[in-house]
Amino acid sequence: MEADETFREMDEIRRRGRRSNAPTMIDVARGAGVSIATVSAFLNGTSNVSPELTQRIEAAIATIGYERNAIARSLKTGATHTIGLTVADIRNPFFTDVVATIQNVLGRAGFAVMLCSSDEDTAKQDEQIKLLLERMVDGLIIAPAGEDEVMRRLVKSTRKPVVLIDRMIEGLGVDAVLLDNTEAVSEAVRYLTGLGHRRIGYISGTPNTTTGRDRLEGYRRALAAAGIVLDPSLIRDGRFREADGYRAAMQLMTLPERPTALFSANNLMVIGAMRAIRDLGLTCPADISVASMDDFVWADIFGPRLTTVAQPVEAIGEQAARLLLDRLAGNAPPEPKVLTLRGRLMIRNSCAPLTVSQSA
Amino acid sequence: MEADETFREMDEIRRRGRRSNAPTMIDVARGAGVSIATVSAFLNGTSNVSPELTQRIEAAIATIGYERNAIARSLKTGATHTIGLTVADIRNPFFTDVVATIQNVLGRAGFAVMLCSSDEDTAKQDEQIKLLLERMVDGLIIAPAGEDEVMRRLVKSTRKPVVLIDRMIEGLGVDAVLLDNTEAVSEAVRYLTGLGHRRIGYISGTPNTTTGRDRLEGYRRALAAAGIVLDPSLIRDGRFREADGYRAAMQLMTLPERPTALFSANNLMVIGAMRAIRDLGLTCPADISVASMDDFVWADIFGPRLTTVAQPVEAIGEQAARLLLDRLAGNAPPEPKVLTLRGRLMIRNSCAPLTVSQSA
DNA sequence: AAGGCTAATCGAAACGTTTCGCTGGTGTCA
DNA sequence: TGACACCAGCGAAACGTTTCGATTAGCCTT
Repeated sequence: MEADETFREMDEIRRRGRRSNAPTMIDVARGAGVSIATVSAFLNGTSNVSPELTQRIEAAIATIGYERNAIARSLKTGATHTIGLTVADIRNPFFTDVVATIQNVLGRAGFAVMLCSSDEDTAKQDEQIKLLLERMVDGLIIAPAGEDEVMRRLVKSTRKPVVLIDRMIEGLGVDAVLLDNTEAVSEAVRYLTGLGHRRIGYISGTPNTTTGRDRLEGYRRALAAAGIVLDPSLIRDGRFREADGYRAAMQLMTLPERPTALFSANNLMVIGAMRAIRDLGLTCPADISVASMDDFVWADIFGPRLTTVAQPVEAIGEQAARLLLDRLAGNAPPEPKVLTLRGRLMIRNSCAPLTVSQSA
Repeated sequence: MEADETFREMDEIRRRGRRSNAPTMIDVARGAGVSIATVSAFLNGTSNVSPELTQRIEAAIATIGYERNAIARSLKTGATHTIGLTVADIRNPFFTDVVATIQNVLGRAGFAVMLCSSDEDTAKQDEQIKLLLERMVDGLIIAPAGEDEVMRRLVKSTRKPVVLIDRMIEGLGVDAVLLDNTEAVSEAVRYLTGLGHRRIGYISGTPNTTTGRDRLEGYRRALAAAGIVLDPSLIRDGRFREADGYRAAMQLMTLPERPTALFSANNLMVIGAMRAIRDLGLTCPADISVASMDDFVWADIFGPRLTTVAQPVEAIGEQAARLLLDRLAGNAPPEPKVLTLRGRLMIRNSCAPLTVSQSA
């Protein structure tokens, strides 16, 4: 009976839980014989604390094993020192490279990063942005999966600084760091036309993104510059994903009059395309020339050594983080800043000049 | 004068800031003419709210544009619905694959993921674990960069559930999901000895990790099984990183009596190794056979098509997330659970039988 | 010697929620 | 017609910090 009652009582105490478990500043204050205001002042260096009390507080913290509760702190200060980051696809090495440098420069500035991957799904993306905002991140870096009304509303209504990377969304009035996609693709496709190719298949990215559209525009311009009329059947949507890239390449390569070259609007799709080419029993570049946006670390080592347009991944991450940090610090002009960087064509051996047998 | 004063006043109000900016539950309550307790009850479905009030609250929320402050909520409830995740290297596709599935299953269960990359640096890792704990994550998944006292203390003193992935740390008493590394490497190296190789260079991972040690043990066992005495000069530390893998391979391949095969203890290092082989003007597998831990999506498509041991990345992520979720739900037995999964040898064409010219 | 200044310390009111226990009104049963 | 249980709704006390203004005490001026 008695034991039973004791248990119930203990349970009651735990449930009501004055404290879940961890020691608080109050415990430290008590242990050091000072007020909690003084403990806080010491912890933050907000105001001078005498050597005497400093020592006592330090001792109390050590013996109790106190650790500051960042949640309570955030509630009070309104700052979480956390920034939210959503990328369209965390398995895409382009994004992980960018993420890694963002994390480094932000980390050095004392910010943690909360990372989400929307998997190229705008619904998921909306949910994640909402979630991050709800968690009171101090700022947001977004590599959009695409645009929709929900996200526009979300971004527009928040007062937190936002910076877009990789893909632009017009009319949001926020900072962005982008690539000159049109020129990047145009240069690569001009290289292809320069090799004599005239039927160039294009595996496009999501048309719901500026990268998708701008890159396609680069393709158009390069063809126009070479005086080639655009054949719509040579353009297939690969949705920036490996599996869809495979499908797109399959369709292109089984066309009655098949292309002699293929350009992929990103790295994931070109892997799918190469898989399709292999499955078809064809070889690159003998049967088909291939080039792509986005570089790989291994592109120079494994064959066929892919010709690609490398993006300045580190610069992108670095600039995005700096832009956000500037906004956070408040020392940035009100008008949005958009940075446009340039890609670099890496010519390797996956593209061959057009041969007579091919052009026949 | 008057304007001046008004400004000062506004400033004062803002500075003291009853509210930083966003509408709170108080505003909703006022707008709907109910108490904040009722708003909270409605929002959480904690208790019944009459249709009448429900409607008024919903209307108020919509017109005000209220969004719940998760920070305040967490402070009260002691739960953040966020789990911390640190991986040794975010650029390593093995980790991103695992992270992606962890994020998916955790996301489906209503948890956000706070992701950090320690870049194979234990000091950085300690800092990040501390940071995540400070931010009151509900649980922790760690792919350790290595072990040190700080992290042991941190993990042991927290009451939050922790699960280790990829690399084990003994004596922590936490859940873990691992690979049978010794067997995985042993199988691959046996394959090499089966092809007749006797001088097999080994590019090892950080000895500070169980993966590093267990994989090396697999190498030892396979040699022993083939009756080959281990030559220590054939083992070089590549620290699980591409650049160090390059260096290790360079050293091995410039040995007076150079190996006829190379095994790399992870994916990043094998890229470095292949780069070294290329820079040396050698070709794989004619001059040197190469095999590695960890598979690549593109391994089957680009040449030489690498022979690897594939890890069940999805299963690892899935199990880790489930383990954590079980602990969080409280329906897990007290003793730690450690799951050991098996790798799968993917034989491709980067390994050739030993030729007479090589063995000479 | 009195007044004023500075520096160190503290008390207490927030921050935006959740939740416990209480109230008052309604319906049910004896 | 009471007694009772029940339900919706509410007031107010937390959660663990930060921060503002007040209170000392010591010291320097004049």
